[in-house]
Amino acid sequence: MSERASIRDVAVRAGVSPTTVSHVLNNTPGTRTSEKTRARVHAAAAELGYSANAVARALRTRRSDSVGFVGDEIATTPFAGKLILGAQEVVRQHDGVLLVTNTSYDAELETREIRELLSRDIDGVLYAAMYHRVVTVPASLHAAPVVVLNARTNDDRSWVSPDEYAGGEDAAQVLIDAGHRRLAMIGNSDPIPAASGRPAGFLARAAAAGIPAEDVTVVYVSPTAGHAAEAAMRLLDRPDRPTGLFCFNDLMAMGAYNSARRLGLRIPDDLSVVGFDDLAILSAAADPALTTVALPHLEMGAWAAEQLYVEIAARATGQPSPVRHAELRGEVVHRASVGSPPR
Amino acid sequence: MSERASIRDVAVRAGVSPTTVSHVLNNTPGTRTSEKTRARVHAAAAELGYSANAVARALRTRRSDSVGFVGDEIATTPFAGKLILGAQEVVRQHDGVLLVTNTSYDAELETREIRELLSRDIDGVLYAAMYHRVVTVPASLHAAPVVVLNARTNDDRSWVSPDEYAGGEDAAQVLIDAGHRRLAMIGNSDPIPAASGRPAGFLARAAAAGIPAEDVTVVYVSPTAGHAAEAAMRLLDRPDRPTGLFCFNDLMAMGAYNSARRLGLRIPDDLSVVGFDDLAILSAAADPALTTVALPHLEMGAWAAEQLYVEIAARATGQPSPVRHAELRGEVVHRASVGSPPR
DNA sequence: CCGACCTGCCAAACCGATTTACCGGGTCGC
DNA sequence: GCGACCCGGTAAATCGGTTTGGCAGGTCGG
Repeated sequence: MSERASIRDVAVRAGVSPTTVSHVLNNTPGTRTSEKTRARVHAAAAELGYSANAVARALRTRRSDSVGFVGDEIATTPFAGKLILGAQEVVRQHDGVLLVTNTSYDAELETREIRELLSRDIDGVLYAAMYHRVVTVPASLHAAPVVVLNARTNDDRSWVSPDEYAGGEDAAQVLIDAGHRRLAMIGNSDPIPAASGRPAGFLARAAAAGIPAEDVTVVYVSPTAGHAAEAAMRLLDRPDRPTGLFCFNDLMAMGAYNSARRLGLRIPDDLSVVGFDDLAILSAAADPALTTVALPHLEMGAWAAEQLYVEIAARATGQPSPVRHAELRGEVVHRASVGSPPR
Repeated sequence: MSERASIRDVAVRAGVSPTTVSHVLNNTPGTRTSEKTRARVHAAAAELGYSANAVARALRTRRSDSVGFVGDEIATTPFAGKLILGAQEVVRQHDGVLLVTNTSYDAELETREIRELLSRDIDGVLYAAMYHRVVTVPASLHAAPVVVLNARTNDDRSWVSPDEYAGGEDAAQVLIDAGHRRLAMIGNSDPIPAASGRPAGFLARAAAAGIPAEDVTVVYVSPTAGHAAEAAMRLLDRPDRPTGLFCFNDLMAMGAYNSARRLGLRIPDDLSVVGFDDLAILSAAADPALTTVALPHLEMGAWAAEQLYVEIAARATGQPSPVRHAELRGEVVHRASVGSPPR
């Protein structure tokens, strides 16, 4: 085989015009073709291994079946991969392809890359953040369908983010279910949605379970293992210490692990720990393996792609884009860091 | 602004033909245009914010300035992100774009996705593995320029992989430099290049430093934290234990950490540990932070993309593809797990 | 028997760029 | 003064599909 077969080759072989081949292969609504001819076209296409040239099609239809994935950071955590994977599954069902781009938080680079994407007639853009925050969609994207992924925005755009509040609730519930009545959380002092949502849910659920407010402590520190370790040290180094500890994320949980170790506290016998994020390589390697609230990256990626296709379809029929928002709940991954409180 | 400006719009505004606009904007060799006209064209293009429609260009030139990134797995480690990022930097310089695809080790899916990419007239493909192994390039890619990334192949294709042997050497050197004379390595029993290369380099460097063979032990286990922990337990639970331990990867190093802890051995005072991979979230969160040999993902991604463009250029001028191979050395990341041997 | 309408199919225009082939006018060499 | 050649530019073909607008020929109703 030498060159890819074109629609003309198929037409010749089936003894029909390219028009008819196009109609048959695309099932173009509003066109009629006899069963006999349809069969001949399909046979010819199969024999030649024909598949339409996506570039030519895109030029005519102004639809490229490709969507851009514009992320701020792609190389530091597996998060990007999960968002991409979740989105890709949906895009794939639409015979589409994902154009991935990384901006490294560089606005100028972002503008250039978006221009590059736009010049390729992409159908829409997934605008993704690697950690849940508030973003503004760049002006250069104003005309394109855009869904904001793993973030929220004040622009009039659809977005999907993790349900931080529910995550906090779930973390509390895990500890409560195990029997803990003295709880603490090491929170994050940064001004981001997760930093307020998680403790809010945590506190609410503890209160709902009848745990008195003075028995649940929340402290806020800068989100590093070191700061978490310090905070844990202060929290744990006293007789009336909490027996159930929720950490803002897995990394900080590792800090808490270290402090517990220094204090001679065994996990989960003396102290139960719940993390957040489910950084699998971290939490599975921890000793003991860390019970944690997973971030729903796959699901968010898929949701965003689905929504994007809805908006693309709406635009194709001239309707206004239906803007929607979703907060997706992550699952609790039970491992080995939660047990009954010491008696 | 409503619609994107086309080359015709620019032509009208500059008072010339589309042909001339094309010549000027692309600096087409072998064409002549007066300075005056060139200036007018450039001005018109700038005023209209013109940038060529990449789809139309691709159709005519059969060159899409896009390259496919076909990976087997994208969501479990940050490796994929680093490979993509490294490649992207180079692709970007060529005004290109990366079409990312994930095959999940599914051959049928892979075939479908490659077909999808090919129908988009991609210029070439980066065929990437997430861990260094031997791959065979799928037959459907036979006609396209392909560079194998983070893997090697017996096909007549270019590839780039980590230099495992050098990594083993470097790990040994770190321990030797710190003064260690009794060394051990916990290796990987899987039949993959890294599993033989790293210990080979490690042993060679130890021998070169004059350490007698009986003072350096290598054991091979299945590459999990648990198996590594068991192996470390056996290795370390004796008076003539090694003082410098090299682990096949960071995860296994965490297993060794756990065993050392159980045995009451402090790191790095009683035992020095060197890992491999530089899984940053893991090694930085470890206590103490892990000294490790990094895998050169960024560099490999960039190398592969560079090489791919060389092959694309060669093909464009009708020359045969220059097949090349590279093994790239990773850097040692010094953190806190290596110290002097106990006296 | 006539016109309306349906069926099955196709020719040609079109999408927006690049590339080929050519053209008028000036210059140069002899 | 004439042919060759260069300069600056353009018209039209082209890439491979989809879409528009129609065209034969048959059927049906009145």
